[in-house]
Amino acid sequence: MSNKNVFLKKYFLMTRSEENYLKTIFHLGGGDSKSITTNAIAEQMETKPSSVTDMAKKLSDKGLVDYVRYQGVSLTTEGKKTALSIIRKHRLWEVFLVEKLDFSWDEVHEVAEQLEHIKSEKLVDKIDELLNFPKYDPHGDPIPTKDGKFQERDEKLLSEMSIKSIGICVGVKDSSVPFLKFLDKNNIALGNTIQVLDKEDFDNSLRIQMDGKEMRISHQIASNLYVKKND
Amino acid sequence: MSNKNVFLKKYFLMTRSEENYLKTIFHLGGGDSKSITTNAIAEQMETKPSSVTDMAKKLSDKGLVDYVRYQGVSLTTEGKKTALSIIRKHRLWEVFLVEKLDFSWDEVHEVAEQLEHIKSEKLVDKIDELLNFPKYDPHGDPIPTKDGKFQERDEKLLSEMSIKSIGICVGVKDSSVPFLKFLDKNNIALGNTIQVLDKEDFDNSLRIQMDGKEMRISHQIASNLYVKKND
DNA sequence: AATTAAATTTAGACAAAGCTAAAAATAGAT
DNA sequence: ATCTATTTTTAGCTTTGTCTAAATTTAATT
Ligand SMILES: [Mn+2]
Ligand SMILES: [Mn+2]
Ligand SMILES: [Mn+2]
Ligand SMILES: [Mn+2]
Repeated sequence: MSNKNVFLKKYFLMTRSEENYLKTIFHLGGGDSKSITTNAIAEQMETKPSSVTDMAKKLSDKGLVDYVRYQGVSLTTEGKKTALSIIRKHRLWEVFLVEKLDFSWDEVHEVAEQLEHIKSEKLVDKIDELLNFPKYDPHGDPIPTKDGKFQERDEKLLSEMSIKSIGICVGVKDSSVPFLKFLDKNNIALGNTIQVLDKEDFDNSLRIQMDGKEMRISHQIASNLYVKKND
Repeated sequence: MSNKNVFLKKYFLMTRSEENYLKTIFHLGGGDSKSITTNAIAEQMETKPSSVTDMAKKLSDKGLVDYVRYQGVSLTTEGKKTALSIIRKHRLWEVFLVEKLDFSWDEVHEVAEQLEHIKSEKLVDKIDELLNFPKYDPHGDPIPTKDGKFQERDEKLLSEMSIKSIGICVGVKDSSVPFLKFLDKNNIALGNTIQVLDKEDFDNSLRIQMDGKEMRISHQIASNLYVKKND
């Protein structure tokens, strides 16, 4: 096989399933050369550990993961690069759906799961350009650049903010449909200014002021909202 | 299996391969209850007749084609509806790529082949709306409506136009990359006004006037350009 | 009507991606 | 250090979609 075909193999002949495994391994922390267990991957992907083992071998053969029997997998440099390019596509498509097609933030993930597998570098780049090179997706997750770098941000969980401190709501940790719908219903949106007024010791709930209005928020909610502290 | 799941099966559980077969059968004329042969489908899809036979059985079981052994297949009403919805998506995505992302008309087909399989009714409808409900794709092919109707148009091949008659170039019959690039190079584009000045008996070439400029065009070219006659 | 060429189907195999059940390895608890 | 409980892998089977080679049917020609 020629050198060019090795290139083609890696970049164009990745199956949808292989791409999904790489993405999951990355999300479970396998990008930092941490070993991710078969079971953890299986649980996350709602599949069986035996299936994960098979795929681990396949990805290892392709040089995308380091796999040690009974120990787990971690991404190689190539694997991490591939995972990041899929995550980049996923998040760009989510922005596109919200910004250009008026999808709500709880509708985009499912469609992006499909769109992230479309193979066309030009398409991604043009979508990126059309959206004016966004840095974050609709859930506040950073969009990797073409060369796989993240925009870092000084954010912390609302539940970890000190009393009286003020910040801007910049992301959600849990981006499940029910949580997102709950936030909509309570007018909690990214970009809103939040001040912690008071903490209730009993149940760790917070009294906050958001865009002028005062409200009470459970610990459950507060520990799933990212806030950027004002300078 | 519940009634609802039967619905789901037909509309959401179509595989990419099944969709491609339906589309091909439609393009070969199987939408007009004409029987399409195994060989014709195999040739068009660059696959083997035996593979087509297998798929014919599967699609027949699903009620999407009528299949008679040794005779060929034709689309059922359901099959035609499904084929048209995929063709609709394909052509809408092509318009999107050209209109919104500055793709050229020879770059869009390959990407649309992938995008046409994305499953989200809302996505198609929103793209349609974003594009202002286009009637034709970048190659002049009509875009089926949501309920599977085509916009008819009184068009004929340039090669069949009578001398002196005037029309507007509205479509290409051959939409291969080389032909489209040739047209670009010679400034022949959809929307241009064309008058047939003269026909050469020897090789059936035409002398035409296009947007003011005079040029000579081979029969090969003229028989792959659709023209709408002025009223 | 019989023969032959071409088209089509069948049979059997393979790769990808999944599953279940059984075997093997690891890690935790005595 | 040994024994379990848990995790992980292996072996073997399934489905989808493809292929090749062999068998069968149809269609064309004498
Ligand atoms: Mn998502
Ligand atoms: Mn997201
Ligand atoms: Mn096309
Ligand atoms: Mn087209």
